[in-house]
Amino acid sequence: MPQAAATAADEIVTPRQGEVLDAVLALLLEGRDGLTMTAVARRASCSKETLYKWFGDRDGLLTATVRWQASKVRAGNWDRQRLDADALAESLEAFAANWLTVISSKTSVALNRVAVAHAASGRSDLGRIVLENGRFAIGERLKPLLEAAREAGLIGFDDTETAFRTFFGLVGRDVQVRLLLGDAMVPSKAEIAADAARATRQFLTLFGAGRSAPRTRSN
Amino acid sequence: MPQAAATAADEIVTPRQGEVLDAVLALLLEGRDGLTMTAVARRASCSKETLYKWFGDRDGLLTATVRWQASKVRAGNWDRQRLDADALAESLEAFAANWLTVISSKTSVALNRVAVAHAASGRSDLGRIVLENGRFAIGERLKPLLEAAREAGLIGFDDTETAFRTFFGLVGRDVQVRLLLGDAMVPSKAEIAADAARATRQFLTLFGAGRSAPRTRSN
DNA sequence: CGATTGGTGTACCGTACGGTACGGTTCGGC
DNA sequence: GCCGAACCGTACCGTACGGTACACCAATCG
Repeated sequence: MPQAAATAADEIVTPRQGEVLDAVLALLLEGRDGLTMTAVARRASCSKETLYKWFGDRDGLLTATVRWQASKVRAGNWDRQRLDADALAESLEAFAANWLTVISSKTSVALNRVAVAHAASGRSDLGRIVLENGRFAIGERLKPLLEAAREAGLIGFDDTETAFRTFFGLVGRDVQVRLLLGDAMVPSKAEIAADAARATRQFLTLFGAGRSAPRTRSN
Repeated sequence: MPQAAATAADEIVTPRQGEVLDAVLALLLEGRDGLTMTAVARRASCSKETLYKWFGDRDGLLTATVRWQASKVRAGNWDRQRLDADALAESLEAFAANWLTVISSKTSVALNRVAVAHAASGRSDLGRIVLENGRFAIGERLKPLLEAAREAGLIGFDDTETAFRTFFGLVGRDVQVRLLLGDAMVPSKAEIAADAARATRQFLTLFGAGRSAPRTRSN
């Protein structure tokens, strides 16, 4: 057994380990790729030996960090009761705004960059883990809403996944790629709200049943 | 003058230099981050000293490679004459299909990954260059079409940029991020064609003037 | 033919970083 | 008060890689 450390899914993170992972996050969004094991150890006031004991190796530490961050941002479920057109639009907007806020956060950008770099070098599942806790997680959380709305006759579509992906595209557009590539286009709270509203309007225009939302023009 | 090599925008690439840059590309989409200066030199059958003489340093080589690749894929301008609804849809579909083909190519993915990793470590403009030759370049090439279509009364919008970004979102959706993160979801030619058609339909539904395209359902 | 230029191949240097070893300290249990 | 476990700090090792120096070769030009 080389290292059966914190790479499994069932591990529990002790408070002290949480501190270490927070140090990784801090170091990470400090940018400048100063993310060396030595730097982490110093920042977290722990020894490298402990790092290796707890997390196995550098990849293990990164993986644990991604999971740690993911465990902190579970958010954005919807109400469940009384789903009318207004409640649907509201929920969609909330989802969109939440998603935009997450992907434009420095933490998300930094973590995604690490995962992308990791995916480039082939080994390990960091990319998959980020995907599962990001893109796919929000998909799974949004789909019930979409399907409930379809049950309620508010929107129409054949394939939930396809509908979701359209919504995803309308919300995110070019934001994530631009941020990953270093474009400093972090949207303000107001812009996020406006974009969430626009994306929702457009989505309802495309998929709305019955009285279609007023044809949206431009933004 | 430390190195006035191939980092400027006005440099011309000699055939031999092109061979070297092709070697970089080959090595790049071979993945496994084997992209070391020594590997490039060996692959291109040239000396490291020549590499440094021509491209300054590793970043210069990468930058030149990105530009080199960009210079090879300029594509997808539109017809210009007789713009009716059908021609517009056709042009939009062509743009979309071309764009999807590009971003799902192994080369694009590899190059974008390098640029993202680069953007993470702060220094240098690799990310900006990729952005300019990708996302922004296609924007500038599509906008004239959108505006001509507006002149012709075929579609309506206030802000060209916003309209383009919506189209961009409808076309790309989650594809690029998923590919960057290692998701093996490379679309087939048929899927690309279908997605381009869908995105175009949806875009025209949202922005089309006059006889709106038939309300699209699902894909 | 000799000299200059521009390139190849290889050996080399410095350093940064992942990973390990180890001495010293704190702390809980007996 | 002693023992062992856990952990900190630091020194250390090996290696990979960016960058440089140098010996050698081929071609071009006078």
